[in-house]
Amino acid sequence: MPAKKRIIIIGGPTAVGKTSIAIAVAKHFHTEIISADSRQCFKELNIGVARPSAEELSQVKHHFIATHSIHQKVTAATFEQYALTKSEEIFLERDVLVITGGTGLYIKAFCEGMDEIPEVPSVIRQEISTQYNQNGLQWLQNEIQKIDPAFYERGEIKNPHRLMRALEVYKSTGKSILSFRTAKKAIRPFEIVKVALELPKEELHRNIDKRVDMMMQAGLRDEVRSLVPYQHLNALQTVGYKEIFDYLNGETDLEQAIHLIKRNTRQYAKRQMTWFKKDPAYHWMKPNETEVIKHFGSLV
RNA sequence: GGUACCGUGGCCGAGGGGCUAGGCAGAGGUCUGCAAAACCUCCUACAGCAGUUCGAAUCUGCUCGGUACCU
Repeated sequence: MPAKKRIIIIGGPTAVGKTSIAIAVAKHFHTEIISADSRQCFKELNIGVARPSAEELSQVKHHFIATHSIHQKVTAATFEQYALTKSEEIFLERDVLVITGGTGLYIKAFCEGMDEIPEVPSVIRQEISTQYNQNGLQWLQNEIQKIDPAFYERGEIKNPHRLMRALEVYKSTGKSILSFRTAKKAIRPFEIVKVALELPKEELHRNIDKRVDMMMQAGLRDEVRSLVPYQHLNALQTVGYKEIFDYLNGETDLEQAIHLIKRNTRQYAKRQMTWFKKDPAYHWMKPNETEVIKHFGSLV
């Protein structure tokens, strides 16, 4: 009987040191890495999303890094499919696989699956977003209240994204989005072990500041400049890009932009912590290679 | 030295005798299809001292601090 297949998940906030730990762990188990990062998957984004260096990428095979374009639609479901397919492939030859990244929702989609909701035609999506831009939140709320009162009752009715999703699902299927939510966790044909990396807040903040300065030295400004024509794409609503766009558009000076990148990255890291803390399956550790390897090794 | 104006929470900023503006930052949180996004909750201040008043951050005086102009 073949050994039980195992997925090692390494989560944690940005700048905590996931990349190097994941590489060390993957090397130790002679396996590969799937990145669970909603921004590093774009080939056009490099410096600003702290993509692993060419040197790092050469040490261990990585997946979902620079595999997509900012012009494509990439969602949690995209990642789920991608990672499921990849892991099957990798498990043909390996017993262990490392997934690391800071996008909690993507990791959750992979581990627990997402309910099947039919694809929404882009015409419907566009129509809704146009209407929302013209008529505002009030309009969205009214529509939902009319069409899907059950969702209205329990939903976050001040969050336009949630409302638009509920509305587009209703308009394209004629059914409430709630009727698709089974809340059933997918059964995966492998074991999942989760570790989350953490550092004292002051230290994490120092890492963030240092890393932003390094990004600037590495030429972030030029990277962002080349993306100016696409600044409205969703993929570019990203810390490190938004702020430099503002600078390039003459709305702030460079010093201020850098300051804001640091601040917004701290806020982002905080939200990531909130997400990971919620899942009790995570075992929290310091980003120390030998400790983390020992932890996973002891689970065999 | 004189005259005038100003002093509101970590920062910005509105108000102006009784009704806790608001924003940012910060803290905590939400989350099944844009998630590095979006959204929610919390954070009761009016420079100091005296006075007027039933009641002062709001009015008066003094003190301190700042700004502008005059000498």
